[in-house]
Amino acid sequence: MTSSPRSPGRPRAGIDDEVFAAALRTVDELGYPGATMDRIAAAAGVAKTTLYRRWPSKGALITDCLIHTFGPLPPADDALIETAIRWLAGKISEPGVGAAFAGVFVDAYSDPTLRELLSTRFQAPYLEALQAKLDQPEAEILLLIDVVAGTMLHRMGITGSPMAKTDVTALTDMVLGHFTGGRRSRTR
Amino acid sequence: MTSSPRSPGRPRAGIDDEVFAAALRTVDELGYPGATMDRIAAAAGVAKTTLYRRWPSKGALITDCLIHTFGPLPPADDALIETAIRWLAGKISEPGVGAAFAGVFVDAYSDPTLRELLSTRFQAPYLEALQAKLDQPEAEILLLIDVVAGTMLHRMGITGSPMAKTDVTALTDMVLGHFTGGRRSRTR
DNA sequence: CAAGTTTCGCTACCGTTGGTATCGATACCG
DNA sequence: CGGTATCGATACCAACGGTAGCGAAACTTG
Repeated sequence: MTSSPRSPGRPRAGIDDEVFAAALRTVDELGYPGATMDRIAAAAGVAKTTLYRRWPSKGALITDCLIHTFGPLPPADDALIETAIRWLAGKISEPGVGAAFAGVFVDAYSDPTLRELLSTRFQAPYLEALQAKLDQPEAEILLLIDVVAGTMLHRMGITGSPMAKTDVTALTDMVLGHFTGGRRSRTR
Repeated sequence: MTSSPRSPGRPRAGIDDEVFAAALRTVDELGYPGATMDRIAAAAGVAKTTLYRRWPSKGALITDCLIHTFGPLPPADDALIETAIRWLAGKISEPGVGAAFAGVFVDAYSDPTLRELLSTRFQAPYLEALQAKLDQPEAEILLLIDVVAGTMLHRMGITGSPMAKTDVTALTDMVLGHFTGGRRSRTR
């Protein structure tokens, strides 16, 4: 009684994966503004109205897409911060991901609803995971996230392409220097 | 003969200051997407066609507005990086500036023309100024800019309000730790 | 003063986009 | 079978960035 096994009516078709893939493909080809809801729908072989039946806005769709694409933080026994930074850099480099990330971020800049979604559904899990494993106050973890994500997005916005490995290393170095009390963690 | 003292025809009215102020006011009130060219024109007491006669696009107008608002890097005899970071944090906190900054940045994400403008006219002068005073390779200066601006914009995008002083201090600490070889510059 | 030239404000207009409404058809439950 | 909810399709709307064309205004030059 706690959960009805199924509700009446036609069941929803399992199209989420297809839609997410189509969204990333379209964003990669045409950029975030060019990735129209019409075009995403067409690329996914789905009607636009179906998209709006499931996601309240384009931003919400892309946010869901990002959540699905990024998935959980990879496990790291030892060098958590290094691992997380390189993981994020790798994800952002995947086709469409960086542009989608930046685009939804910009949308959220002036849409409180979307900002809430982005903060609660996308960022919060990573915040909690980091907080659980890193013995640091919340403010420091939030700064860590701002620095890492902000830097990569800024770089991609200015240059149009993701960060080079060298710079990712430098960024890692800089962050680690702060979080390990000024000592370098190791020369790798 | 090198320069004609004045060309024939009706001279352009000196409305730039008024337009920039109106743009920031409007962005502050309604956000970047809400700051329509119609509304900016109305707020400045100017026709929309006049705006398009001077700036080729909304992004170009806002970019010019930012250049005008930020002005040159403040002089700093000693603690250049600290001064620059706090100066940037202060500017971004001014009403409308942060949102305008982020908005034009997002536009540039998918508009190569605007990206070029932003990179050449807005970022380049600061890059050169920093490079002249800081004995660092260009890649490091670029990273510095990405980290500082990216972090502040990311924070503002997620929370909706500019960075608190405490966090600016922490960010400064982190950046300085990297640029002074791991040593803190001083306890302030 | 009269041309000539450029900018002004104004209105009207266009294409695109996010998002909505409505429809018959379809797929499930009881 | 009836009820219900989703599907695709079409049509539609308001808003926005940007453009075209106009007569009026403000200059420079003759």
